[in-house]
Amino acid sequence: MGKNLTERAEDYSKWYNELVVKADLAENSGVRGCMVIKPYGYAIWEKMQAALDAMFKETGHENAYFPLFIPKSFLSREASHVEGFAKECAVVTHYRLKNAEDGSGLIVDPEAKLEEELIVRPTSETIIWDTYRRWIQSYRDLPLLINQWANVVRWEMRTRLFLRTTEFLWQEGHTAHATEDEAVKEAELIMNVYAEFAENYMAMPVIKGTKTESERFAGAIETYCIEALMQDGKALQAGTSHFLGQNFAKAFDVKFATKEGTQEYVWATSWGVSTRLVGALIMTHSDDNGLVLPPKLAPIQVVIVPIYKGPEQLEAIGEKVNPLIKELRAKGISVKYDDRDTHKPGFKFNEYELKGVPVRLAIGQRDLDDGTLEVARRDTMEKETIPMTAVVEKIEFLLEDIQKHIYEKAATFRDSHITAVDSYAEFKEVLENKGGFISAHWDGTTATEDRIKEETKATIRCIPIDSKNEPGTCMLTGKPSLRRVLFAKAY
RNA sequence: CGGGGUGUAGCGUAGCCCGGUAUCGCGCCUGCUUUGGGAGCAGGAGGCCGCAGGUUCGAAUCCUGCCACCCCGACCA
Repeated sequence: MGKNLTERAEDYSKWYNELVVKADLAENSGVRGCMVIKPYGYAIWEKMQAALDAMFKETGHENAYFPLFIPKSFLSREASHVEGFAKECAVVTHYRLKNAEDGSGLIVDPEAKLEEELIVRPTSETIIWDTYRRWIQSYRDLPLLINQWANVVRWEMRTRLFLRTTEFLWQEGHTAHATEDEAVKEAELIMNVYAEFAENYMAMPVIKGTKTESERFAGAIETYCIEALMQDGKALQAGTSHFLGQNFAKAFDVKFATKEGTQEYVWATSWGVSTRLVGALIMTHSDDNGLVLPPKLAPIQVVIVPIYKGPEQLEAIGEKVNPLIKELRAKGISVKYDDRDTHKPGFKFNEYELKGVPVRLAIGQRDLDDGTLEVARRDTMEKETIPMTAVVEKIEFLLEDIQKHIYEKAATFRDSHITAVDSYAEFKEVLENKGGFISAHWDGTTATEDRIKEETKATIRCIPIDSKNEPGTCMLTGKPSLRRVLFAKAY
């Protein structure tokens, strides 16, 4: 790319966009704030979906699908939900177009106005809970553990490729439980599933925690979250899981008969992660040479580049390489053999580095003569020549080692960017010059949180689950505090 | 939606102040030579200069309106 992009932290989004575009993952579609996800970017999302879906199923969840359109009245049922979502929504008001009489093209047919407007779902709690009313009668119907893979639309004023697009892909889980305790446990379970996915698959360390009142999901009693740190020192909310109490059950009148024969409202959770995770993946591991993908999510795990003069040499290489490809694929490793004659090896090397392919093999006449191969790993860019006979074992080792190594690298970076401060002056200084998470005492009030946000742009990312009680005083007001919370500037 | 900026070939750009139908690089096409880190040479194709009006003999350039994108806010997975 020719520029030392990571040094321009202040210009990070440009770096990000440059990487995204150059790595051929996505582009702006021309539809306000929407993106076209290109095949390679979508392949990463598919890998994520597969892994998450398996984890949901292991924990007893099933997939279902609910409508894209939500009658406007549904959204007004749950009061605090209205507050959060009544605004930035796409609204369908008509159902037909017609030719303009002056021949200027298609116009909306004013005769075809809908009696009740339809909202393009910004999230599906309302339509799902309207459905659950009919699905739940008895404690025998509980728990109801459902997930949906879908697209949603939020008409945000500001959009950013992958991180905040007008339309985005996600999964949203919606569960119903007989008891409060069980629902809370579900919300916590999912937070843990998300954290495990982030760390084991994305190689992205996260901090588990709960949100403060002002950062909580509209309609939730408690919002659990995983927070990640990007390389520019900004935090990114990577996933949320909400304990919704009985708010939606009451709003949509979802009651069940208990064993004792009484009628009670069910307890709810909802949770989701989105294509934002693809952005998180890029921003956690990429370097100036392009993407660095964790082997578990890389659409191509191993690429083989032949180096040859003439078709005879290529054929000889092919004979050597084909059994190897077969063997690797039998082990579930995705391999691409790039024998295109239209590009030179150096070009291919750069291309796959940009795409973040974890392991690259190069093989030429020299190797055929010596019975060797060149193996290169993307994360460290190290190359070595090894005997052909050792290559399968080497690849298996590398795929595991790269996964581990990029996680450790990200964890080291993250851990070195959690700074404990005890004064507001120090807080501002660290925020300005170092970035990252700042661990500080806070008096627990929204007023203080708001003032800090206004003055510094930093928000409370979460109250970490594993933080220990540590009495102290609020850095801003000096009022007592029971424990430290994590602040950061966030995307 | 407020503030700032930018729209010129697939991508990145010069030209704009001071009007005379467009510069350069990458990419693309053809041929030859090349192939162990983004190939070289030669030739070639590709543009309603974001859109719509206006001023003018003449507009990429000046004026008006609109649209899109980027950045900063508010909003947010």
